[in-house]
Amino acid sequence: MSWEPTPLEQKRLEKLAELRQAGVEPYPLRVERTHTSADAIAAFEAAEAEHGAEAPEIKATLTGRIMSSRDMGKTVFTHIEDGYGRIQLFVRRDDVGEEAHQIFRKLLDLGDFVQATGVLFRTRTGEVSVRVTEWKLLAKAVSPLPVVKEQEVDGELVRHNAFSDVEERYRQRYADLAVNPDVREVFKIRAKVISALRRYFEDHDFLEVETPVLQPLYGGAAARPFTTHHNQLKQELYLRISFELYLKRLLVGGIERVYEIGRDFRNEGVSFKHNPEFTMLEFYAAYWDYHNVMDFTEGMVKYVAQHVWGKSEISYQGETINLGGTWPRLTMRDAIKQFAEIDYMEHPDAPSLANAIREAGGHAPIGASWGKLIDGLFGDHVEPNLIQPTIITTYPRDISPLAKAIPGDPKHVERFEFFIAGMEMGNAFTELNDPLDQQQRFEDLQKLFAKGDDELNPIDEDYLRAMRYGMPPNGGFGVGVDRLVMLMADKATIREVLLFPHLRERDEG
RNA sequence: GGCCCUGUAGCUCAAUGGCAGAGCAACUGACUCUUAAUCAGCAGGUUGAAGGUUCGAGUCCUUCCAGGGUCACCA
Repeated sequence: MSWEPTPLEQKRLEKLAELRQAGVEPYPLRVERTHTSADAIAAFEAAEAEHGAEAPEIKATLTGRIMSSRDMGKTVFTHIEDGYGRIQLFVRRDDVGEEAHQIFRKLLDLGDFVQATGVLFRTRTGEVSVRVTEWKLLAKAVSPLPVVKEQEVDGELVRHNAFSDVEERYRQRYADLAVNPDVREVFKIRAKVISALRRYFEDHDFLEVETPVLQPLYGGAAARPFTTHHNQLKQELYLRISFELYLKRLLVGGIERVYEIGRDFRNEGVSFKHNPEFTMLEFYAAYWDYHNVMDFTEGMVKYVAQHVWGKSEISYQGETINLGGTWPRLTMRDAIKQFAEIDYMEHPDAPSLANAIREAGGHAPIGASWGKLIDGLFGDHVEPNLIQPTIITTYPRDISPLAKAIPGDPKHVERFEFFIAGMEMGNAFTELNDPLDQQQRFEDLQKLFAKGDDELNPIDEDYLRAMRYGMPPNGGFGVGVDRLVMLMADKATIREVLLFPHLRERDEG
């Protein structure tokens, strides 16, 4: 689809031509910025504090995007915004000259990038501003950005005509970011979360690695993969659904503590907490069991909160969430007893458990395994109630093929997940390192899944071969980084913490 | 995939089946300390798309497209 200028864009194209005619280059190559808006204001206030009215003049050249303009005729007040805030330009005809003043008034628009030079001063209403003597256009905006006006009422910032259509905001994230500063804040928080995670792992002697995104076999999670094709090799490839099997190969290779932050891809439904591609963090540590992993994970989330907010109490969707202290730990069995009033150990096989669930008025999908039914019970009755951080331990074996069994308990494995704000945040276990047991689990799983179930992972023979060389006992963990960011940024949907969330292609024909 | 809601000017939103409107932005002008600047004037539309019912459809019906919610699905 080619671009058809709207009437507003047509008008700006005319201005563009007029600017060139007047000898103004609308897209120059060089910029002469001396101060950011924040630096300029700070410098002015510092000088004022030290010397009062006798303060020496500060001349500055600033750059930014025109966000508002109040044209008084011979004087124009304009706010420009740069990456550090806003500052007001005071453009007076007597200061810039007749011609430059007319061009500024008539040929510039909201959204244009400009450079302005002048002495800093305070206006009568007290705002630090630039008394502009020279200005230069840096980039003409041809399309009008949504206009957002702000007003301060009793100290509260009220925004008018905000650009708020969710779909348009995601499809044109650049415009969203340009006019909604709070959106930029979300992605600063995201960056802080990720840098805190990296520092935490580095401080604990973990090695960061990168493993293949394109894989000949997929595994490590129950999910449908995206498939692709290598032309020259004539080979089917999958986009990874987890990092697990590659990272644990590295333990065989003698790397004791390893982690990866990267993208996973799952060809499944899209929801407020699912995007087809999402950021995952997985780590594995030799000689740890899942108790060590629990302690470490708790520490990790607290560390992140400290780095982002400087405290362990955060606000999420109106709830106060306290990440401090030791998080409650309870078994899945006890949690389900408490919230669903079913003791699944009294129903030790799938048919009887399915009956018990249906009798209690619950939903039990046909053909679900015992473990899947338990997981379903948990998801329906327990998970939404886990607002404060909670660790749930001791998972059914048949939904945990990579976790080590609990001695003397054939039904359960050493696995935990932790929950905050009713969301699963992470999944961990004492990793299975017995190659023969692992092979058996894979084979059991093949039988358990219905034929043709596309969540069934192919058996990764190379992974079994690696394990046969000897894998140290280890504990491992995976956390959905986007969900952690949702929590830290107080956002209710994953799309608000992804710069370019997946959207259906729009038919524009 | 099922059900519910939404789609109107660049943005935010109105309009009992009866002339498609407002505010902001734009445009013309006034104003040399404004800050949602103010004031006067002027323009801006294939109402998501295609069909249908009707004398008449933004509004009712059908299909489709997109988004949101919810349920199902989701180790």
